[in-house]
Amino acid sequence: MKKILLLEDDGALGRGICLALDSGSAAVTRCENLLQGRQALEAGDFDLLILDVNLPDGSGLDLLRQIRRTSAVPVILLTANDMETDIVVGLESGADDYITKPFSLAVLRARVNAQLRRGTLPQAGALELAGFSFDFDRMEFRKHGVPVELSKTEQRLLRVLVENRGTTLPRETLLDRVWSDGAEYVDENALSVTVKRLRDKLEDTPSKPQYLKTVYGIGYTWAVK
Amino acid sequence: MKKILLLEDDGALGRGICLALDSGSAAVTRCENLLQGRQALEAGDFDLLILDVNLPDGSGLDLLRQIRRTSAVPVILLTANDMETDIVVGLESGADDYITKPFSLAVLRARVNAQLRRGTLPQAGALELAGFSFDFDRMEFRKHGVPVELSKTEQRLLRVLVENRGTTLPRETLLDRVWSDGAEYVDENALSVTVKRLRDKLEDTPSKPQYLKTVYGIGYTWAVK
DNA sequence: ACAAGGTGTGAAAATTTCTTTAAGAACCCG
DNA sequence: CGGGTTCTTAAAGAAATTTTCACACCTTGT
Repeated sequence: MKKILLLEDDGALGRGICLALDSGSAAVTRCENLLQGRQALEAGDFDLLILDVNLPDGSGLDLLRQIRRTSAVPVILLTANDMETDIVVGLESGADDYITKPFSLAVLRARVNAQLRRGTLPQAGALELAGFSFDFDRMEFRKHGVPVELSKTEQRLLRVLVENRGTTLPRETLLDRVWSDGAEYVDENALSVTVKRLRDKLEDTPSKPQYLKTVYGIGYTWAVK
Repeated sequence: MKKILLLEDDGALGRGICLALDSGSAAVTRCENLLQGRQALEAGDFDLLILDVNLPDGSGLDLLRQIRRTSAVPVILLTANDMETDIVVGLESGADDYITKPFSLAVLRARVNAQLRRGTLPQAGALELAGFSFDFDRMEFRKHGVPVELSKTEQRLLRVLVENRGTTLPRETLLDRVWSDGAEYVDENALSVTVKRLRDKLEDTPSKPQYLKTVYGIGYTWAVK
């Protein structure tokens, strides 16, 4: 479920966009000015921003530049200006796409999907990492060519870790992503235990892990070699 | 140096695009049909594809779908069709952007840059300072390229110091910001000790700090070099 | 119904980090 | 130069977090 933030002051257009995008796979949050937008950004973690350039309390470009200082979240600009220089300035301010009004909702939806798809594709096929071979489609995992049996939970955890290898994933994030199914409370220790089981199966010396490392006070990371 | 592959059969347009994009930061390889394109793709590793939909020996869309089975390389479609359905089909086939002819070369360049930027941005959160690289999002810290492990408190202190580098922060301010969680009293010396630990990890000669300097009677500062 | 493996729970042990203490060094100012 | 203040440093104890283990529950297939 992707989270989209829409900043659009025009009521009818805003509602139309919400309707066009809100679906089973995406949830749209709508704000009508920069102030609301900033608050929403601080509160939630969005997968995509759709930003009208002309807002009642300022320019969306300012917000864009501010965001780009700290985040790489995809941003689509929305505006009545189809002046060439406006487009260039918008894109160079850090936008990923630029749509000029009027536009068809079908095109908007397609461009939104294109941005959301970004970066999710490369997980096709087997993943070869120093000494390991992970194939999440076939559920086949090897360590130095030797097959290793992993349970479902272990696979989900390994997948999240490996797909984000090199970055530290907070315990909370891992609990969210790996135990996403039920809204039930899950003991935090379930994570620790699953980590241990993975280490026992994958690490040479489970008590001195080389790959699945713990980041004290934060979470875990899969170290890139 | 980014590598761009251009598939465009129109001679004049192709040359124009090459001129517009070929620069110090990007190298353009040009092909005039699908066959050449496939060969170029197998031979080289490209950072971006610009694909004309109408090519003499077939549709660029077919090539796009084929590429998308194994690769997430950014693709910009180029075409004379500005029919809404064409755009939607193109994007849903896996394109990241879609430009209809005629277009300005400045806009093309801006959209190309927007696509190339993606993937290089994620490390934009990193702060590069003389000899150091601090990435507070990924919690990755380097000294002359060598990773340094920092604890949570050390990270918080470093962040406050570095974000305000050049200015002297009173001890009281640092205690407030770094130990903001509990309203409890914290021994002032906790700060001194954390400073020492940071120095031990970051300074070349911890007893003679070059960066994390003491401002006697006031507090500490991160010296800009 | 039984066996086998997967999963979550709770509690103790181990580890890492933080705070406090205290002694000595460095600094500022008269 | 001397005295009071402020900072540095080491080490011990406290606190927080993670590891590890044993066991119970559940599902699945036999």
